[in-house]
Amino acid sequence: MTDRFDPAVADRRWQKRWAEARSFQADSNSAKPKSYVLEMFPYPSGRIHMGHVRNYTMGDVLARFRRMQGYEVLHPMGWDAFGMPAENAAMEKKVHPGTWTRQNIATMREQLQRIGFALDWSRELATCEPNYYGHEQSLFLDLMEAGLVFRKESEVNWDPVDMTVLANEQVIDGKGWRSGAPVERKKLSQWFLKITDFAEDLLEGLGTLDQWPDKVRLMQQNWIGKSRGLQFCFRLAGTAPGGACDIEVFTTRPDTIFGASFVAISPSHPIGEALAAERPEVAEFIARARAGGTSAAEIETAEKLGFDTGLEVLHPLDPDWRLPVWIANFVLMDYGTGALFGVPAHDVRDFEFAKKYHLPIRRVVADSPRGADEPVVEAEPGAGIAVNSRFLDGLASDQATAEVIKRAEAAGWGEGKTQYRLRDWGVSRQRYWGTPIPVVHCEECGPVGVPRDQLPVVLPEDVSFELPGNPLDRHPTWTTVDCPKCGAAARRETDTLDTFVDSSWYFIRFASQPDNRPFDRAEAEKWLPVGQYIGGVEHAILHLLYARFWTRALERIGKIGIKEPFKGLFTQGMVTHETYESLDGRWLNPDEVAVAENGALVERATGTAVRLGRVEKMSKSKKNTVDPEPILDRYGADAVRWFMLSDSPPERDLEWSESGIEGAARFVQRVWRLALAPKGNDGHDAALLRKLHRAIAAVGEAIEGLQFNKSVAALYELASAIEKAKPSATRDEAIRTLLLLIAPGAPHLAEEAWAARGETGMIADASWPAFEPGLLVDDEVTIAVQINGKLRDTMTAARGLSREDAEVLALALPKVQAQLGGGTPRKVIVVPDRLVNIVA
RNA sequence: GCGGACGUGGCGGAAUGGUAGACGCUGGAGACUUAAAAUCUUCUGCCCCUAGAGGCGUGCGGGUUCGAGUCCCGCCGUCCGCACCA
Repeated sequence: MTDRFDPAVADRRWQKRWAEARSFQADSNSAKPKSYVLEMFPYPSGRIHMGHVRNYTMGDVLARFRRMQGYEVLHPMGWDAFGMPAENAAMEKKVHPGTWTRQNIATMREQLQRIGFALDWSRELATCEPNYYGHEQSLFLDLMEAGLVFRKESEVNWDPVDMTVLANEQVIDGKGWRSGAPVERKKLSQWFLKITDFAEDLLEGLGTLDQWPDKVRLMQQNWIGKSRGLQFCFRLAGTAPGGACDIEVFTTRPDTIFGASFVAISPSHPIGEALAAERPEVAEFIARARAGGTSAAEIETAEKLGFDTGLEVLHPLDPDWRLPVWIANFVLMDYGTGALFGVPAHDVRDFEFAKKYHLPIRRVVADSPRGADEPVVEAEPGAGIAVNSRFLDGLASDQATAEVIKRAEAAGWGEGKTQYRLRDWGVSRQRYWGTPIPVVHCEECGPVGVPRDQLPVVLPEDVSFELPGNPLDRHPTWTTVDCPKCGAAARRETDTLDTFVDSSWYFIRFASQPDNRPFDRAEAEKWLPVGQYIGGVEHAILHLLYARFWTRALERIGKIGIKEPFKGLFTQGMVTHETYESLDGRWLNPDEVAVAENGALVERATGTAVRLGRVEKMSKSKKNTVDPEPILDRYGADAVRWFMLSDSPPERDLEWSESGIEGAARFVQRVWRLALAPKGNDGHDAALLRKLHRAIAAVGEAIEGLQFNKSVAALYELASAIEKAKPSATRDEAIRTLLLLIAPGAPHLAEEAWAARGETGMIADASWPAFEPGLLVDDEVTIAVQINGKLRDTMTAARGLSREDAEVLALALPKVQAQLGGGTPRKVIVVPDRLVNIVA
């Protein structure tokens, strides 16, 4: 035993002991209450970064805390192992994606183990292995049989040089991020999941997620984007009444129907395309309208373009009123019906369009019935009173809306409808490194699901990346199969699944992993839903929405009895660091920067000045990352863990700093010195005992609320109270309890100290201490004395002092007398044991 | 444009409407030491030649209250999400 805690020895020792004892293996058959703690599993990009360390430390503290509280805890880890970086590495480094990925997993697993996380490694999984994605294929077939999978033509970003599909983020200034070639829009037949079937349910379910951040719920709500309105038909002028619907539109503002001055259709609308076939000038306009990217920035600056088709439609409420039909670039084909009617006076976008093309702007909503003739200087999208609207005049906007819908439904030209912004989930990726979609295309039978007994459809590993495009497409044998239905020669589907599919059910597979099926329902339901899910807010929408959808889909087909996969969600902040920039604009690594004698920052190599940049999220491009590994070497796992928990509230960003990690390391040594204090003292220390019990309560409450910075502060207070206390039996007990309280955060230190103090068993198996409620308060209290709400003095008194006595004591204080100057107070307010406020 | 969050010392941050600044970092002074590291003690919001039984202080301006960092109204600023969604 030395007077310094040596993490280099202790960390390994206890990691080995926990592994040997299988301390963190979750027993599905345990009689204890269950607790499922999960952090978002990592993409195996190469090495663990500080963001992982922070995320997993938080989850680990909670998992260890729950275990000490007597729960059977499931705290697993795995790898979100499919995805593009592996293919990029394959092309750049000539290494197979599988090799690259599996090496990264091995490295990162070892790194995680060095930090001493209480993980059940027996349940580890990687989504790139057939024993995971094979089960995913079977679930895909289940959804297909249930009618939740369909094929649709859809536009993609196509890189003509790399011959590959690009995600929106890979299109930069309209060019492929790798090839630099202008990106084309190309229509491909792709696989979709019917998430829109669940739009209403996903929206309603948000109401039950009271342990989710409001922010995330709101983001999902906006993403689903429900709106109520009227869907109705315009008939083209010159066609017979009662015929088919010519142009169908959707509007959330039926009350403005008399303000319509044009109808606009999307460049992709069938009517436009039909016209284009006959009139070259239409085709030319459509081509121009479609050019330009789909990114937000481009759309923002895009000028509104319109083309008057010369066609006219009849106003549904006045057959003598004709509206021109325009093709407009701002009308989206995949929202609503791909067509709308424009009301320039009350829609910003329609206003801009009408100004440009000199279309009528007619006020139909005003603040009051008298405002009918007020000029419209800018779009007024708000609600009000209907004007210039015939039978609607005088009605409030919502009444007018209801009236128009009523009439439309009665007359049969339209109906009230709910629209969602949410689109169906396109899961096809023309990529190699992903789960093969288990389908065979047969000329006779169409797309046919691969029979269950032929699963998994294993991704072939004998592929090359020498040529551009998806290597699966040119595989000599893999694509050639017989149709499972008719036996004729057929071709295997070469699209793979979006990796978000892999992460949509991994938490179920963690809970139950039989060999012959994706999961056992009864076993999975013992653990699910996940009690606490922790991850970055960047997954607030897509991953969390897809997982909620997938769980609901499984529920609908009877595979599982829950709809919501994650009961509690916590989104932690990022780990940030200062950035450094050389005078010629290069980003510098922190270790390339030194502090000169005059205190200025200089570049180590050249001695030239360095500019201190903003504090930003650690990223390779800004070169402000700090690799956890050397830090672990230097300070040990517990100091790193402790720093991740202290300083910032978990939901906010944490700035990495040298002084911060050193402070944490100092605390580790402080606790160790306390642990070395001789035991077996006599005597009682009532004040310390109260502080101890207050700390037990405060730390427990803070961890429960995931406020780790507060639990750290409470432990610092306790440690310094113990340091200041004289030896006593109480102090011995306080030291023992301190070890229990730090055990979730600094487990190696806690174990080492536990053993050093001669305690039996591992602290990992110990129980969380209880506190005595009666000991949480002091006998003596400090009472604030205010005059007119301003603090003037304080006084010490026994707890439970009566109102009357408090008032008398306060009025007798010299400072109070001086302030009052002999006058009588008008009123005295007493909050027992807290304060006396004298109103003069 | 729409939606949301947040503004507290030199810094990160604490504060059921009741003593603002817990705890940590940084910095000052001191102790121990031949010296350094480590450790310990102590001070550390601002103002004032009046150092006090003093004044001012939680982005700014109002309001409610005996009492406001906290509640209400209006601004300003920063950050985040969505974005031609009919």
